[in-house]
Amino acid sequence: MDRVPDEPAKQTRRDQILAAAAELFARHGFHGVGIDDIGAAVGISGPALYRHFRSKDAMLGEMLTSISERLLEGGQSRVAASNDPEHALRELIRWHVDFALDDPALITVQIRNLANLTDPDRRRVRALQRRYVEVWVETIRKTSPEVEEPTARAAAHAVFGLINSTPHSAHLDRDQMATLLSQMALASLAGALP
Amino acid sequence: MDRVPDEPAKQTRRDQILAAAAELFARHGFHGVGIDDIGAAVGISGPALYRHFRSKDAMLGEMLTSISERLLEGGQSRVAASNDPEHALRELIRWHVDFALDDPALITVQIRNLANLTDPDRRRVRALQRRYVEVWVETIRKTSPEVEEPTARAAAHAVFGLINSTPHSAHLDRDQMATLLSQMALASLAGALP
DNA sequence: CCGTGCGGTTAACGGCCGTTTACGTGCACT
DNA sequence: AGTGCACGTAAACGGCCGTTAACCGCACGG
Repeated sequence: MDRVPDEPAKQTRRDQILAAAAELFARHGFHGVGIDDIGAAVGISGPALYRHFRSKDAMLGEMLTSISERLLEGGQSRVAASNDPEHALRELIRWHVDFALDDPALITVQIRNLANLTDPDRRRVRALQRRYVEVWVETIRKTSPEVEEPTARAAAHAVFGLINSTPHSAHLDRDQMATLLSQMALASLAGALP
Repeated sequence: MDRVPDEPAKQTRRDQILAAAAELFARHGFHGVGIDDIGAAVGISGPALYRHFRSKDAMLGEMLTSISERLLEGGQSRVAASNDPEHALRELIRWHVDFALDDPALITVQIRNLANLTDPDRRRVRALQRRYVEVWVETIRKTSPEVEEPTARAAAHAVFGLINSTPHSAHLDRDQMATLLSQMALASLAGALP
């Protein structure tokens, strides 16, 4: 069978494990999932995971830092590609909505399992999250310059909460959900900030 | 010292334990808190808790059912006391905002630790939550009758997410936060639903 | 006084679960 | 062909932690 040489199967196994673990962590919580459960989810069993990860904590750490990095980088690039702040804000909203709808498990894990991280991992993740929030805060303040920074920050967190609610509902199909959440997010900012 | 006879100290101990446990569960997660930690938080140590609760699971169960009951009952009574749907919706928002601001730990625990409940407890809590959501859905659909029920339900979940974001920010003082969240919640509904 | 029971203590048990160890197997590369 | 590494397995270890046991003091109604 034809193989693509520049995309080794090596990466695939790690990612497969991370994806399965994310799903399980989201559903049962970090401590509610055993190493054997994760192994079983990818067809290998138990301690075989230690060929790919140093520890269970390392799996969570890698998972959360990669989410945070993807969120931050995506947000930054959308803002950079926009001319006016209003457009940038719409793009940020769309970006976050798409992310939450496409990877609900990752969103859930990131929200619920920060406390289970190792101290250095938690510091790293929090730093990335802070920078992501700052991207939002700056954009919000450019669209409404008279709003104070703490208010903008609180508003940003509120919008995150709104968009991240997606894993708990999911009654609509993807596109309807995307436009609903985007509209609500935009309206909550436009309607509540002076 | 003068004691009030109709408010026995007996209830106080249980409630004191539940409050301390809620704080700890919110910060470290259910499994991240030991029975000894909870005891230490109220000045007694370890297994003494079993004089007041059947098990650690029972503590979480009682905590979550009582939150859900309070939320539901408060929501129902606000709606019942309102004449027009617009007023009812504003009251619902205010009620939920006040609850989230006054008991951030309880909100956090309810969101994060549903998975740690015993099966019968989880059924009970979910049933209460469903009824609470229905109160919101009905009110939303009375204010905008042309919106479909699944859309209203998704919008309600989104607003919960928005308001429940409070424990993660808290940069503003209570009153500013309350008006900000209320305005954002109202705007997200008014601005996004036809 | 005196038992009774409530609320507390410390010590021990027992299971779950992350991690380590020792061991196999097959593909890749001289 | 043979060497070695990548990847798996099964079994044993070890600690943490919820729960139980055994024991104790003190308030309080007869």
